[in-house]
Amino acid sequence: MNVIQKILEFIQVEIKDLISEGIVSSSADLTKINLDVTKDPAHGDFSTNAAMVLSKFSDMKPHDLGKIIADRLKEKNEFKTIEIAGPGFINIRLVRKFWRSLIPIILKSGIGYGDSNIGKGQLVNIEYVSANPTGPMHIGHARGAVFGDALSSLLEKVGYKVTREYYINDDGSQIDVLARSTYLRYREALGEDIGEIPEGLYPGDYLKTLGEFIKRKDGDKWKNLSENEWLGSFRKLAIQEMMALIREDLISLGVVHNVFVSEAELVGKGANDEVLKELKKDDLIYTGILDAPKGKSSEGWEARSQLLFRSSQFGDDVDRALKKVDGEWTYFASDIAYHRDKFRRGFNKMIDVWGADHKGYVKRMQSAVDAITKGEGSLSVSLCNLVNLLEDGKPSKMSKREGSFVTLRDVVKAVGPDAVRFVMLTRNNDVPLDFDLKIVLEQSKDNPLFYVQYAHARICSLLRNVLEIFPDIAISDDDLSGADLNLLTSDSEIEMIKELANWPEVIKRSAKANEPHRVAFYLYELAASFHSFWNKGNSEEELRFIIPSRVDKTIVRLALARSVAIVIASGLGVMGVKPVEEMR
RNA sequence: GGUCCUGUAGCUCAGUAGGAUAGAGCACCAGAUUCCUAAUCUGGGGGUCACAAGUUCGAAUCUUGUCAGGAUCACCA
Repeated sequence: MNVIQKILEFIQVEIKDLISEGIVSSSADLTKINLDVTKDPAHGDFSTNAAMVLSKFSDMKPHDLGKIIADRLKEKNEFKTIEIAGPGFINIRLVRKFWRSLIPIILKSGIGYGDSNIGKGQLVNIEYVSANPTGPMHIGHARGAVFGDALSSLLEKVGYKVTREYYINDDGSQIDVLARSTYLRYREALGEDIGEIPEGLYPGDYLKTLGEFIKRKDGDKWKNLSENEWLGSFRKLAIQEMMALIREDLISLGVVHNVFVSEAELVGKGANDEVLKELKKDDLIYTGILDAPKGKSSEGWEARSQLLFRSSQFGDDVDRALKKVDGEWTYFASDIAYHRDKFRRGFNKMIDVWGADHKGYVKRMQSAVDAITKGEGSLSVSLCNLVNLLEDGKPSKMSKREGSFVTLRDVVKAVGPDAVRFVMLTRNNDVPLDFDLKIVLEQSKDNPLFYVQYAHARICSLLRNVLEIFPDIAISDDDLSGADLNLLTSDSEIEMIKELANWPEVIKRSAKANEPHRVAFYLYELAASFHSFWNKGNSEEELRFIIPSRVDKTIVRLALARSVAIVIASGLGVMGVKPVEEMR
């Protein structure tokens, strides 16, 4: 149940009446009417701006119009008080019974509480990570991985049918570089002194292992052959091995994709040629020369005749090249073919998760999707910004081109997958993120993961401890949902429930904005409220969860506590973090 | 030069389908432990929401301009 939806419906019914009675003009813009959860308890539980919005479409002042709406809403017995305040807000306070009734609903829904169906089962393809198969993942890749995974869960929760996809860029020239780097390590394994790894090749130690592996497998079979004799085999083998590394890294984070698509395979199947043909038919392709980019970076620019796609017809700044001067496909060409492939697999809704350095690429890709789907497909791109890995405030550099970079594996080993996942979601994906290895391991409220987990663990400990005082009570969620809710009378209890009532709305808004980090902030606040409530028991024994003299009160408090735990678990589930039962 | 992002408390940041007195954590100050994990909690000070106009009942939020910081910009991926 979504409380906000329900009340909004009540209001909408009244508004329709006002319109049909001619009090409000039928041209009224109803989309501007909202129902907000109030920040100030003096304003009730919810407030709506309906009267202020509608007064423009009627002869009445906001206050008078508000009074009419309020009077009619008063008929409903869900409402305790309805007041007009300020410039014309209608402040609504619900009867406590209404709030209390949420508890059994949460207990019965379990972590499915908050789910909705705004996606209506629509297929969504979310492509994320897509790290080039040239080495193990580093911490920056992890952000995309965690973000994409959480976004997927989020959209699933609101009723989309999500496919989690990984695009393997295994066709470009960087794979040649990888193969050459591997060949060098192979020769090293054979005992040759290779000296410094030349500029432009991958220096990472992980290729040593591969070189040695090839030596064990093939001996010196490749040693005296020319590059074009070994290149193909080394490419294939290297990609295979690098993807194995990456998959291991993903598994260590708990990130699982449903589909892996190989660029090389798509190109091999002629997907690029097909796209070309299709675009040609629509007259969206021509051979031409692009202008030099304006500004500073035009040094060294030379005019080039290339095969171009008319992306500027679809909102891009300039047309974009599909083939390089040497006749090879550009990455863009393959990417168009890939997105066409997604569309043909039934995905009208596509989301790509990229590094923020690819920002300049968004428009052209969206133009291409527009063109190849004739406007039926939509692509939205979420960009993940840099991760600054810190160690007690000191930056630790990571770069894929350098020999020693901080691998995801090292970080996961140091702090665990849950910490990585949670921290990655504590910032909007669009802005840089500091990831401090020290803070992440701290057992204090500096560490938001700890703080949230601690709340969950406290609730679990309640359920363990209560049996020592009341050995005979039944405390499954099902049992607790039968608790006597009338015993929830304090303001702080009702406030707690209101926060839980907000969860479905948080989920919905996060999903609409493609912003899973909002879940993390909500959980932090929910945990804060819980800790605060918990500590009230220090000064007022009446407010403890376990009250030895009152089994009935104890049970209803446990029901409340469990509801909080369920929502925490539900939120952590979106983030892919396992809720803990105790802090050890 | 184009495109885009960012600018909110001393620090790190929340807060966009416009809402009432702009929030949280850290740091600082003052408190709470016969008690379910004090690993926590309570209270306090701290603001020109970069600046300026505009839109309107109402702007941190929308529009335009300015300033500052950053990213990116033909064939790489």
